[in-house]
Amino acid sequence: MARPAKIESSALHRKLSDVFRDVGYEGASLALLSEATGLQRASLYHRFPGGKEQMALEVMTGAEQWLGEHILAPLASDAPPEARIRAMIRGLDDFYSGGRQACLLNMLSSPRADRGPFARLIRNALKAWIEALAALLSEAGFDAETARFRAERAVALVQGSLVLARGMDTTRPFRNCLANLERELLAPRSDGAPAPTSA
Amino acid sequence: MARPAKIESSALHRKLSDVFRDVGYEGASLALLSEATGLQRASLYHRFPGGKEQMALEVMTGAEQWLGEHILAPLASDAPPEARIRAMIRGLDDFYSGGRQACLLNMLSSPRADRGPFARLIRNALKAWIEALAALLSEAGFDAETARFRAERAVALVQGSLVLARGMDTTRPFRNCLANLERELLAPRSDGAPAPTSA
DNA sequence: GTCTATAGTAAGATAGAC
DNA sequence: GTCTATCTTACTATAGAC
Repeated sequence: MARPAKIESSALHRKLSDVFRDVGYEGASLALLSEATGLQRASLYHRFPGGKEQMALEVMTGAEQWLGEHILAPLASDAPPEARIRAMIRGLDDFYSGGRQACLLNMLSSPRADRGPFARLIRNALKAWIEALAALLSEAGFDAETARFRAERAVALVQGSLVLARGMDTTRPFRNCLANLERELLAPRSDGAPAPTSA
Repeated sequence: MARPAKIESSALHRKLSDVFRDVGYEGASLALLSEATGLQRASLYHRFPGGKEQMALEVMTGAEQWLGEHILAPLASDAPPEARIRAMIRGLDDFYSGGRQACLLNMLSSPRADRGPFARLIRNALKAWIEALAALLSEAGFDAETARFRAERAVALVQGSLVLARGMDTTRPFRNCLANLERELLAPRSDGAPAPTSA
C-alpha cells in the first residue's frame, strides 16, 4: 500500500483501553500509549485532539457501551432469571479476561483536581449495573430491599475479586466469584436478614 | 522557637498516606506531597533520600504494621469468634474512615515497569489477612475449604465496597458491607455448597 | 493519516545557604 | 531540619513535511 494504513478504530480503542486498565490514568503516559498502539504521539493527537483525556473518555464511553450491550441488555431480557444471570457472568468473564484485566471503573476513578469528567461516567455505569441486577432480582420474587442489597453486594464482589486478583497475581478470586454469583444472587433469603442500612 | 520545628514522623506518614490513598502512586506528584505535608520538596528528600518510592514504601510498611496490630492480632486473639470479627470490623471502619478513604492495597498496585517493590508487600498483606480470617473460621468449626473461601470473599467484599464507595461517591456500600460481615462469615453453611474452585 | 522534530511545561531530584 | 534555587529528565502538546 502506498499511503500509511489507517489503523482501525476499534483495535485502537482496545489497545488504549488495555493501557488504562493496566496502569490507570496518571500512569498512562503518551509514550506508553504510543508504544501500545504502534502510533506515534502526533498520530494519537490527530485522532484525539483532546489528548489523553479524550482518549480515556472515549475508552470509557466504549466500555459503557459494551456494558450496555453485553451486561445490561441480557439482564433485562425475557429469559428466565438464571439464564440472564449466566449471560451476565459470561459477559464479565469475557470483559475481564477471566480476571486478568482490571476494571476501568476502578482504574480511572482517581484523576483528581476537578475529579474529572470520569466521575460522572463511572457513577452512572455502576448505578446502571446495580439497578439492572436489582430489577432482575425483584422480578425473581425478592423484595426491593433485598434485591437492591444483593445487587450492590454482587457488583462489589466482582470489583473486589478483581482487586484481589490483581494484588495477589492470581485469577482465582475472580473465578471463584463468578462461579458462585448465580447461587448467591438467587439463594432463598432464609439465612438471616440481609439487614441493609437504610441511609 | 529558633530553629525550624521537626515535623513529627507519624503525622508526616499519615499525610503522605492520605495523598497516596487519594490519587495513587503515579498521581502523587512531589508538588502534591509537599503541599499536603507542608514541607518543601527538598525537605521531603531529606527525610526520604529514596524519593517518592521510599515514601510510598514507608507508608505501605506502616499500613502493614497497622494491619498486624489492629486487624490480624484481634483475629488471632483468644476471644470468641464473634468478638474477634467485631474487633476486625471496628478496625476496618477506623482504617477506612467509614468508607471515605481508599485502600493502599488497591491504589498502589499499579506502578508498572518492574511492577515494583510494592507488589510483594501487597500480596503478603492480602494473604496474611485472608489466612488470619480463614484460621478463625476453621477454629469456629468450618472445614478448611469453606473457611478459606469465606475469608477470601470477605476481603474481596471489603475491597469491592471501597471501590464502589469511591466510584459512587457514597459510603453506603462500605457501611453495608461491614454491617453484614459478621453474619455472613459465621452463617451456618446450609445454603448450598460454597463450591470454591480448587486450582 | 502518519511521521520527525521541537516547543513548552511539569516532573523527580540535588546543591548549598541558613 | 528546612529552605530557595537549580539541574535534568520526562511529559503533554504542536508544527510542518510526506
